[in-house]
Amino acid sequence: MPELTTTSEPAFDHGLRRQALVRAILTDIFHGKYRAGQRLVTEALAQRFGVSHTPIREALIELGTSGIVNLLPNRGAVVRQVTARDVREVLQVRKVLECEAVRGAARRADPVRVAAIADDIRALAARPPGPEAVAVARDLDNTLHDYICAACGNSFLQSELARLRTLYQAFRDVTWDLEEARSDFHRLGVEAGEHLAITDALRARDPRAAVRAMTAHIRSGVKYWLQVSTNLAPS
Amino acid sequence: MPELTTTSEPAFDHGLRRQALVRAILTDIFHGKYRAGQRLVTEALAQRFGVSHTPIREALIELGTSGIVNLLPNRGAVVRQVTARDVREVLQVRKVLECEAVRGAARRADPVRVAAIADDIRALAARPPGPEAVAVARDLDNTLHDYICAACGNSFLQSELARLRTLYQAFRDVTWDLEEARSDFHRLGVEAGEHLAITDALRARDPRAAVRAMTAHIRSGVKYWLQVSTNLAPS
DNA sequence: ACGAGAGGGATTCTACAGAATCGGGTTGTC
DNA sequence: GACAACCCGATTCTGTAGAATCCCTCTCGT
Repeated sequence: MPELTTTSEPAFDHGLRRQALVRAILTDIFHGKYRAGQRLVTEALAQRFGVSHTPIREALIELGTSGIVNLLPNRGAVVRQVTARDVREVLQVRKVLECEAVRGAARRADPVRVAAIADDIRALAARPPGPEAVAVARDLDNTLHDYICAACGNSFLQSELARLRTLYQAFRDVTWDLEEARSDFHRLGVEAGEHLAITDALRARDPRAAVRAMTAHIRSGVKYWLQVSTNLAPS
Repeated sequence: MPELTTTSEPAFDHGLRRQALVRAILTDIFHGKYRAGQRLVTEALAQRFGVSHTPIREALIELGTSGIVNLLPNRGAVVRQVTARDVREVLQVRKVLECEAVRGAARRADPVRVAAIADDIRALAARPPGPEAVAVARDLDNTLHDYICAACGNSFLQSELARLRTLYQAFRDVTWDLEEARSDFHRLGVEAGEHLAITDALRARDPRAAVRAMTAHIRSGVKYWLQVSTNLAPS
């Protein structure tokens, strides 16, 4: 009898087994079940999930291509070490890509849509802080960045940012959960301000202001996340 | 008896078979052997390369995760439409990443190593043009970009650029092969000049000049590649 | 220290079974 | 007769299972 995962057991439908395994392994990694540097042995995973070694191997290849695990030839997969340095590095890459995206989006953005998002952000800021506000903020953050992504006019850039997002969103959710636990909601207001700076620039169709605002937003995020996440290995 | 690939048959070493297959299939796609929208049938590929369907399937998953082919559940892999627009998009992303890398490298580069590369570039420029010169130039291009990659101080950025490189190198090799066929080696001199501008900036540890030189280099590459490759679907 | 060898595990191959898709043909109804 | 629904079979993907082979690492004996 295979051990249950922390999440609900994924539906192992035919043709979707690999995808389900990717998600299951990913959540396990971010929940700390598999630690950095740990080897992911195909046979053990196969037993754990009650499947054969083939789809496990394929899921690991997919995770390897996305950079979540390291695939060493003839030595299998090991969970990537996620250090504070890694977070800085990923966010440095994300910064240049998001800036490029927002630069393109500033020339293409639909003012009506942007205004609607901005209204939502202002509505959020007027809300009493609390766990629900965090959830809404999370959604709004996704919405705004998704919209920029979609409006950047470069579908390859869009897909690259989507890939990075699986990484940084998992990280963000973890830190925001910590945040929630300590009932400190100051960050929400800061975020809202930064987001509004971006929407203002988009509505004004000012690429340079948009890049400036996005740079500030991500810089601020780096600083905050690194400060909150004391559970990460240093440097 | 498996048919020979257009390139030299890759070394299908144990543990590197998937990688070799990824490159081989990629090259074939860029050579037009597999056209956009065409289905890639695992069994056929297995026969063609003289391997079993297992590593083929894994290679297709890797290509799917990188976005070269579309993986439809239960319906296998189909070659993505690669248009001139796609090339522009990939190179736009590559541009911002390479610029970020060279900005970092300008603060870290080893003058001795850079000078050695610059000498090689000058030596190449003094050579008579010909197929061997193209091969050397290809190696030198790799060497310089690899060095910048390695010296950028961000290992995640380094791995991202490495991933992009499989894409654009396959594309570059194809266009250079076409070039070779028509015995037009003008591009080599232009490249050498652009490369020297980059090495000069690195030796002077001038990040802004380095970014300028890299931008010019990639812009020039985009223009050239798009002009040479008339076999790609437009826009 | 150093090399042979053992063992663990990755990688690949082979063979096969279940499932999804697609095309074509059949049947039933209007 | 026209047309839609249905069924069926071919093709191919997807996953299972076991075995063979290879690579890496670690240990043990010299």
